[in-house]
Amino acid sequence: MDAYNPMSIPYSYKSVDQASIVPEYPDYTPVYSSPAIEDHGSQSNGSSITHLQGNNNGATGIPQARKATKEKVAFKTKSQVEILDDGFKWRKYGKKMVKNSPNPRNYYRCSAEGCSVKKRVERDVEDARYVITTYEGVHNHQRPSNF
DNA sequence: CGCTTTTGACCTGCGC
DNA sequence: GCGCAGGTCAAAAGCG
Repeated sequence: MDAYNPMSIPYSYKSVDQASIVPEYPDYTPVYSSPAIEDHGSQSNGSSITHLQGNNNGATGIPQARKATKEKVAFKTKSQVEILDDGFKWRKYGKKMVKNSPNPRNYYRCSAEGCSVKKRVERDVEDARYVITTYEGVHNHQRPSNF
């Protein structure tokens, strides 16, 4: 996963529609946090951010924020490869097939010790050319690769 | 040699 | 109480 640099990716990496959002930074702008989905009724197709599992556990309505200790951010990147390298070293620790999507969901974890940051990568159900990356937690160490 | 990846099974939560 | 879905860990194999 070091055969290429994010800058060398022929696809639109972080410079997607939400070029202002940078997932590899701890101070990024959380668009999707906890069950409390922040949805702007003003715009629906304007943002490329997609609400993951829009109706997975639906019913019962979203329960009250359950200890929003972790920062959860979802990004929709226009890329054909879900192995986007953001500068950190990720170790895949699981794959799962979600019912809402015909595509599997990959679970990555920061290989850095002490860094419990988790990354969830899933392909868009409607647009296979888009990849939804969800970052959970914040890195507490310097990234091995310069950016 | 070290580390990462891969598939399956297991566990937990809650939904009905 | 059981089932479903999602999430995580584990052991083994492959590759650099």
